[in-house]
Formats: sequence, structure tokens, C-alpha cells
Amino acid sequence: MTTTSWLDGLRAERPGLGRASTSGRVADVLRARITEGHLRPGTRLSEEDIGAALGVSRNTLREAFRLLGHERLLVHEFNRGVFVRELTVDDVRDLYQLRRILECGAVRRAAERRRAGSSDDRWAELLAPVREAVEEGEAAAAREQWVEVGTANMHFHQAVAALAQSPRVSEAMGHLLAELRLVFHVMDAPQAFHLAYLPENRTILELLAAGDLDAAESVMAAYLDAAEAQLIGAFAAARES
Amino acid sequence: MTTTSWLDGLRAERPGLGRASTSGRVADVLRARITEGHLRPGTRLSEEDIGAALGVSRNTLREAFRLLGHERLLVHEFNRGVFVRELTVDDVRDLYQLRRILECGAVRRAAERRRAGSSDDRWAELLAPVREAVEEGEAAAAREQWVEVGTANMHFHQAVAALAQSPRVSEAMGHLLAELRLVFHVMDAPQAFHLAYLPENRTILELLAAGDLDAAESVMAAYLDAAEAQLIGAFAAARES
DNA sequence: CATGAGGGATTGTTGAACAATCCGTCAATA
DNA sequence: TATTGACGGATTGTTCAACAATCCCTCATG
Repeated sequence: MTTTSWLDGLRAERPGLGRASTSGRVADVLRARITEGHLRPGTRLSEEDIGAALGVSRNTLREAFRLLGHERLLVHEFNRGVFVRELTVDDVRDLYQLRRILECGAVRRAAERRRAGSSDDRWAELLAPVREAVEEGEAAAAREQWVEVGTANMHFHQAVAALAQSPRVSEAMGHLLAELRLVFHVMDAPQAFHLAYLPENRTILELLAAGDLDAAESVMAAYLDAAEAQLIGAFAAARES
Repeated sequence: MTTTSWLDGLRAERPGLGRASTSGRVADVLRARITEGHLRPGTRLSEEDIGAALGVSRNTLREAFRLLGHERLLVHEFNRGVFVRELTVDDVRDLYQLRRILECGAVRRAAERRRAGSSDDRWAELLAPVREAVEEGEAAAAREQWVEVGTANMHFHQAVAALAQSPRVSEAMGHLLAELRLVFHVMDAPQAFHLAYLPENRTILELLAAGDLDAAESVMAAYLDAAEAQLIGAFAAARES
């Protein structure tokens, strides 16, 4: 049975589990397993098995499940248990709709503040995380470290959302990206997927730095449209097999 | 053909069926108490007292607390308990920043779809909930039912967010408005606050209906700026006493 | 006045228990 | 054969009681 294989993997995480809220740390472990693709969508998470593997009680585990349920990484079916979320094509469309609103909105809000008279220094400071993420991605690509290219891409979009300077926008973006990672794993080569958009990231950064914020916003919108289409295509293809 | 319509109809009933969860119902009760102002911000919620009052066990109550914690209505301090959230001025600013992005973004997304060739009928259908909310507010004001004016105003903004046709945007807007209700109660006359913006709602509706979406968006932005300033003013005043 | 040591109260977590519910199996029936 | 209905094992939903960990208040001491 394949279930025991990742249960053993979970058991290995057990020692690193010693401080702060138990349920929170259990949630961290499971979240990592899910977003990294070790727990496939649709997998049912047995309270008894996982509780035994991690050495926590059912009640504590349930709190962790509830946490991840609210982050939409797990779905909870009454009297049936919790399952790793399976995204539908509609979910992917919805996620990209939200991305368009959050990311383009963040750029737009930053633009308004810049026009309202923020200094050049302040603007450069605000843009620094975006620049770092772009360079991180290019460096990783040069070293052919494809996994790092993917995380750098995540950092880029998180940094763009952070331009709104709103904790809630950043948090929403974080949850959104975590949810999206559920669907990246259905593709054959998720690395190539992210790689293709590195030049776009650089373009957006340069437009932002140059103050051409309308152009940055529309490039971002086009980027999201293209990525959505490509992802849905790969998704539908994987659905057939 | 007829079979699928049956099935779709049943599918719509599905969420109402699984609603037997005790913790969920406990959360509903507490959420109502909080948003209606019966539980003041800062109040500590004792597990034992509330569990006894509602006749549920501590474990079940804890699940309800986690639920509301994720909706940001409660804050959970480790080893200290849960408290009704106290919003700061920064929180209010952040909430309005998010509102600007979500509501203006929803209008903008709807506008793009309309320009991309959606029919007049489809557009009127999409706008119907917004119109209903506006009329609901005006009718309540005519009857001098101020509480209903407030809820109608909530419905209006929820309906505007729904223009994005995105479940996640709608849910985020719902959480946002619930959180905002925490701060409405610090004002002397929350009724008058909502009343003042009824004409604005009507204006935005008419602009949307006329297809002048850029104007609608900028009126909305101005509305949010004004409401934010007024709310922060009242908030700072209440803070002094 | 500051400081540190009890002590009571509350939360964090566990384990067990029982009821409710789901799911697969299998026999009965048309 | 296909459908129905009943049975039983397995899993979840919920509660309860207990103990450890932590916080907060009080009070004695310097």
C-alpha cells in the first residue's frame, strides 16, 4: 500500500516537533507535504494513521485539519474525513481572476501613492523585494536549478502583491499561491512553466522602476491571461489520462 | 436533459444538508453575537463559561474558536485564551485598502468582460443584485429602519464585489465586511454613517447601468476614501474616552 | 519601590469512550 | 442481470476527565 510510504516519511518529521503550538506545527508539516506535492490531491487523511505517525492525539490533529481547511488545502466532508483538495478547472479560473484583481490592484494602488508624491528613494525601497525576486529567479535559471526558479517566481508575485503595503492583501496572496501549488504538480514539467515567464518578470520590474505603471499593469494582466490558459490546457490534458 | 436539471437543482441544496456540525453552529451563534455588537472587542471568551452556557464540550468549542479566529473576529493568544478582536487604526486603513482593491477591481473586471462583448441582458442580470441592494436601502431609509439601512449597505458592497463573478472574491469581501462591523460599533450613530452613503450607492448603480464603468470606479474610490476618513475620525474620538 | 516566589486559575494536550454515519458485502427479489 | 435492502466493520463526531504547562495576581522580602 502506498499510504504507508508517506506515513513513514511523516514519522521522520516527528523529532522536529517540540515547541510552540502542537496543532500549528502539525499543520506546518502537513502544509509542506501538500504544497511540495508529496501528498497528492484527493488523498484521504486518516485521523488515526496520521495521528499515530506524528504522535499527536486525534483532537490536536483535528485542529490542524481545521486550520488547513480554512487555507483551502484540505476539504472536510462531514462524517467522511478530510482530503487533500482537488482543484477543478473552475477553481483555476477563479484563482487567476483573484490574482488579476490582487496583483493588478496592488500595482495600481502603488501607482496612485507614487503619483501622490512619494519620494524616489521610497519608491526604490518599495521595489527592492521585487528586484530581488527577479534576480533570484534569473540566477537560479543560470544555475539550472529549476525548483528554485519556481520559488523565485512565487516570491516575485508575492512581492508585487506587497506593493499594496497591506498585510491582508499579502496574506491573501500567500494563501492563493499555496492553493495554486496544488495544481502545478499536475503538469509534466512545472519547472519549464515558471522558466518561460522570467523575462516577463524582468519586463514588469523595469516598467515599475521607470514609473510606467499603466504599462506594468497591462503586461501583468497579459501575463496572467497567458499563464491561466497554459495551466488550464495542461490541466485538461492531465485530466484525460 | 431533464435529468441533468434535476441533478443541478439537488446539487444546489447540497451545502444546506451537511450543516449538522456542532462546532459550525456554535461559531454561527458567536459570530452573530460579535457582529451585532453584543460581545465587545477585547472581551475574553472563557472556554469553560461559554462551553457551559452553550452546552458543548471544550473541544468542540475550541473548533468554533479556530473558525472565528481564521475569520479574524477572534484573536487567539497562546496559553491566554481567545478575545474578541480589537481593531486598530492601522487595521481600519488596511481594510479600506483591501476594499479599494477588491471592489474597484471587481468593477474593472466586470467592465473588461462587458467590453469583450457580453450581452445587454447578461449585463442587466449581473447588475440585478446591486439594484436590489440599492432599493432595499432606500426603502429601509424611507421606513426609518436604520439597522436595515446598514445591512442593505453591506448587501450593496457585497453585490458589487460579486460583479467579479468569483467565489473567492465574494468570500473575501464577506469576511472583510464582517470584520468591519467590529469597528462600526465604536461610533455613536452607526445608522447615520450608512445613511449618508445611500445616494452614492444609487449614483454608482446608475453609472454601472449606463456602462460608464470608469466613472463608477472612481466614484467608488472616492466613496471609500471618504468613508475611511470618517470612520477613522470617529474611531480616534472613541479612543480618547 | 522594585523584585521574585508562591498559588490559583485557565489553557494545551491527551486518551478513552460512545453514538452517528459511511461504505462495502451479500443475500433476496423482481 | 440488475436493483433493493439489510447487516457489520470501520471511521468520524462529540464528549468527558485528567494532567501538564503557562499565565496572572498577590504578597512577602530586600
